[in-house]
Amino acid sequence: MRLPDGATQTHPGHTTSMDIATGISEGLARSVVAAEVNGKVIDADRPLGEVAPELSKSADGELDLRLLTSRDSESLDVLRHSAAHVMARAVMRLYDGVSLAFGPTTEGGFYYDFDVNVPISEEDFPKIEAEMKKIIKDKEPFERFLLDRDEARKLCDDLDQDLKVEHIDTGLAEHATVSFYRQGEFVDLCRGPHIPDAGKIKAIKLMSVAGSHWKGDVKNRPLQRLYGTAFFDKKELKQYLHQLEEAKRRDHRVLGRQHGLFAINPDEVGQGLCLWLPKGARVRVTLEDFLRKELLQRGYDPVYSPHIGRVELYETSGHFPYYRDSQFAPLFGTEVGGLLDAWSNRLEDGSLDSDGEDKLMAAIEALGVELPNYKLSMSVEDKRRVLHDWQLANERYLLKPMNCPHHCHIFKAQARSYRQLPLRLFEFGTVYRHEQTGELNGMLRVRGLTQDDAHIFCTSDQVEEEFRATIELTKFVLQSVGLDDYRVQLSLRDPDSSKYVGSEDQWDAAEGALRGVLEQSGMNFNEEPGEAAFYGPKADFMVRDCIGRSWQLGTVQLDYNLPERFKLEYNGKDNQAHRPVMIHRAPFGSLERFTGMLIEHFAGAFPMWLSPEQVRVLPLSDKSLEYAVAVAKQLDEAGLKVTVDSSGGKVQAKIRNAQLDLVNYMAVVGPKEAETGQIALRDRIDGDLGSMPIAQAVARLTEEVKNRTVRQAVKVE
RNA sequence: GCUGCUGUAGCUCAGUGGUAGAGCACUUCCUUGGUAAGGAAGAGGUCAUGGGUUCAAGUCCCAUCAGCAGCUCCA
Repeated sequence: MRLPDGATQTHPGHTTSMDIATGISEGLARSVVAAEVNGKVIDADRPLGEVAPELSKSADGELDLRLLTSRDSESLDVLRHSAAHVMARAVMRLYDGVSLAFGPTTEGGFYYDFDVNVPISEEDFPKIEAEMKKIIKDKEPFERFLLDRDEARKLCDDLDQDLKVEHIDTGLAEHATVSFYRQGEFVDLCRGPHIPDAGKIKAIKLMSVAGSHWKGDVKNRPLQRLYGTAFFDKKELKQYLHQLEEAKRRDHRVLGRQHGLFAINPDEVGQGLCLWLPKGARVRVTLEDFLRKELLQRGYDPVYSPHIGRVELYETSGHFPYYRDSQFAPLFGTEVGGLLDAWSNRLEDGSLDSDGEDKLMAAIEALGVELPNYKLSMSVEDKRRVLHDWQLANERYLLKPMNCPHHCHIFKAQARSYRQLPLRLFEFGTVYRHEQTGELNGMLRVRGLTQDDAHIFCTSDQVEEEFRATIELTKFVLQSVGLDDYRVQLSLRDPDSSKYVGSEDQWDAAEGALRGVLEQSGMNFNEEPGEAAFYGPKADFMVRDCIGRSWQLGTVQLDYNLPERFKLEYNGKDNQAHRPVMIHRAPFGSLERFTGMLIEHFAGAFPMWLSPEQVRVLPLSDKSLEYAVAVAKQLDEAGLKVTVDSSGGKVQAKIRNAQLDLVNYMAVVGPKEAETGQIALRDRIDGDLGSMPIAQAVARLTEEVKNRTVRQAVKVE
């Protein structure tokens, strides 16, 4: 065995990690939660000789042992998995006829799926938690044992655990032996690892209950899923709950309504359709202006394209009908169009009988359309072709789900020479996607969204440089809004799959170039083999906000597919036609999502440069209103977003309202200021700054805007 | 789309089968003030929608729609 400090020890095969810990000190042994051997986390009380054959070998054949305590990040998962068992045990004690499904850990805790006859509600949580605490107090150990398949099957059958039996028969069909863990009367089929005994769990809480399905498939039997979380320390649980509260307090849907940023009216406007109210729109305009200016400086060409396009456009791109489920239904030039569309779909899924077919024939005839080539005796394929031919001849449009097909045609609209490459076309393009109802979420997931979309058409040789420039741009954008904690996820192809478009050489070169750029940039990035889209590798920016939540924002994607499908060509140095490579990129992602994220990140308190209301002038009384309006005019002329509070209340109330509205600065003006041409500036964060000449205040405020200063301090009671 | 929970004034929410409520916001009036809430009056409702049970339904039942949480999906 080799320990992290490099010391080596020799032990017989039955020695456990716990034995080694005891050998070092009693205190260490008490705090050991699990062990990591050659990178694999195992139970602390498993004999190392038994584990060794399952492990990957280290270079020199030694076993590298790390004893894990509550301080190691791997330990929390082990703890929570054990807590899931404790919860399952408690539920089985309290309810009859419980079938156990799976109980994994999640990012914030764990869950366990049960099949129970009675509905479990949050009101039942206290008694389940009480039972869990009893189990924890008993400090019983988790004991691992192995059974071969037949024995395991019989054990689960005896325990009336039919879901486990099914899992042994299907999911674990390849395994000759399977492991179980026993804790008192509770036995569960489980891969482990677990903590030595339940006493290590110092803090638990049940969080919620939700429905789920066996193996996540809606066709399977419904289950009840209990979510919980567990920690080594009550303080950590408290902290975690505080973070959840903090996230709730920052909910952009609540803040968006409170501060008049955006509105969604599902009943009268439509689900997932975001209305940008004036204040929210101001934030968006600032973001758009900022990015547009950057793009123009960085060699991009602005373009515009309409919101709809012929269905054939998306048939060429491959988006239709492949993604039909997440697109709005096509728009038809005639009433018959919709009928034929439904007809074709029913032919495809086989739900059209000859009776229905006759009725459809009669219906279109009544509408004055004839399909002389349509014969009842034809194959389904031929019938659909006839219908499709009719549709081709008659216009069908799609609300655009993506901008790229339009941009491909902008590329094609003119003859292209290698001298024009790279060609960078950008547009704040609004697209429509019929997201599933359950996915819609405020501004973060909507059905109509505007991408800060651009497509770069370039040669393979230019990919590396374009990628570098795009990464630089995205870094600059994130830094400008005060987001500096992020990493890049590089999605590469699965070497064992053949689903990919483009040659192997192209992929090798592109992946190498992307990796090289990321390495040179010194950025934090990780590679995800097999995660690439079929059409090319991609790099996604994963950004952490100020309370530690991770967001996927900007993206850069290489595409070998669309240039092929649209037969894009440029004339090379050799006077031959060549196919360009296409790069999709969006530093914001979508304006909706990005703004929603910013609202949460700043808890609604935007930094000066993004703020929809930078200054509010507060007249002491009506007597100073005239001066207040004059001050506002000067600030407005200096380019500041300014309003005047002309309500009748006292200045204290006006200040309170401005603070609650998260206005960056207040300018209090009374007779004294009017006389001397000054304003009394008050900072949202630091409070009263005293009186100063207007010019001085303007200089100070415009400087803060120009520098895009992000002052993180956010005080909201 | 699936499972569970929810739907009452612009917002946040009370409401026991028997006359529809509060706070904030809004309107008007009084107040004219110096760094986080001055006072008074008023207006505002098909209790999500459609059925059912009942002498009587915001309240109980069913369906639909929508929201929330989670699951599944995400070019």
